[in-house]
Amino acid sequence: MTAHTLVNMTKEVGIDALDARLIELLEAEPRIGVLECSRRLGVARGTVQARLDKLTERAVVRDFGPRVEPAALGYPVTAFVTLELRQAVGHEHMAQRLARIPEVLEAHTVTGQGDMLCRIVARTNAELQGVIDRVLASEGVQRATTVIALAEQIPYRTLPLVKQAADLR
Amino acid sequence: MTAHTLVNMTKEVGIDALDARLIELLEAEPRIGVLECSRRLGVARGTVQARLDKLTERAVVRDFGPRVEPAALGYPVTAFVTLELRQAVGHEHMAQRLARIPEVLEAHTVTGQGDMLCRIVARTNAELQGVIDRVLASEGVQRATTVIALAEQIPYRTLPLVKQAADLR
DNA sequence: ACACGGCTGGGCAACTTGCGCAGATCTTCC
DNA sequence: GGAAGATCTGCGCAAGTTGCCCAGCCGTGT
Repeated sequence: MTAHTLVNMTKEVGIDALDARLIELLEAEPRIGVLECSRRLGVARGTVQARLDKLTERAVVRDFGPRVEPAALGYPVTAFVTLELRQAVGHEHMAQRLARIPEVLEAHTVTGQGDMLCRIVARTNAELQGVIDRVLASEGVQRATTVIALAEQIPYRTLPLVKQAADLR
Repeated sequence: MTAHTLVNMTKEVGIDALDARLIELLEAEPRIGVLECSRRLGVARGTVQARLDKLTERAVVRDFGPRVEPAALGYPVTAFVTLELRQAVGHEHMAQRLARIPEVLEAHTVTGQGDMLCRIVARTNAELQGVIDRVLASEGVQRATTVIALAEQIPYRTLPLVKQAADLR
């Protein structure tokens, strides 16, 4: 009991129901301000402000940046490319190379027979080939396997996770 | 108005340099308002307002929702799971099942020997197994291949793409 | 020459933010 | 039992911002 409390105090992790409701509200209507939030949630303004500060301090909420839709920018093709690297080439080095290609939106090192998995977008299937060629042009890529996303069945989301995390405490 | 004008009005695509600078600025400091943007960009307030409205109308910027960091919520394990489905099961149906699992953050239908690719998070590797079991419990999954993300070499980003899109016009 | 769309710069009322502060709970600790 | 500490509430105030309107300027295309 005491140890548990100590843990909670030193490294408070997780969120409560109010945090979750706040995140949900902001997710639904991002443009509303702190005051409006407090009204909708039925708590004082200062409380909302404090919760928001803590959530961002603890990096649960990274930021409120604009979410850009690549498709609307003219890049409707999404593909996931698995890269197998030559042993000699470090992952960091490869990541730096990939970072120079704007169409590479994301890259992870992964377990399995592949070494890296990246998300790539392109304007057309033909241009996708071009982008992949640019990736392959990087020294150190031994093999690349590409799967094209045909439909986005579940768009990226975190709300269900947030709610679950709130329930768990 | 001619056909050309009409096309421009109905389906204006692409962005210009000012749009890109605006997105970049908001990406860097999301909390600043329209007025502050106009000062930093050296344009009139109304211009910023108009640009922002158009960008959101055209869905280039979907919203300004809070970006939740699963790791900070207690879910530091990320995995990509490829699902092979039995023919009889529709993708839509499978997506609905997956949508009920909070740890499934994203799902796409894809080309290749797999049928669906999803992004899954978990609190530990052990729990990841549990989540995957829940996925497999869904009727219709014939086989699942999992790769675990060891490191996020390039975190999800769109800025380079935005800049490229602006240069292209 | 003219209409049109986009940008500017100004003004105004209404609202929101950031901040501080006192009081009310509630939990934890001694 | 009671004190310390954290959290939430409700209030007020000055300063800043928003939403909205308008008149004028300028380049493009008709």
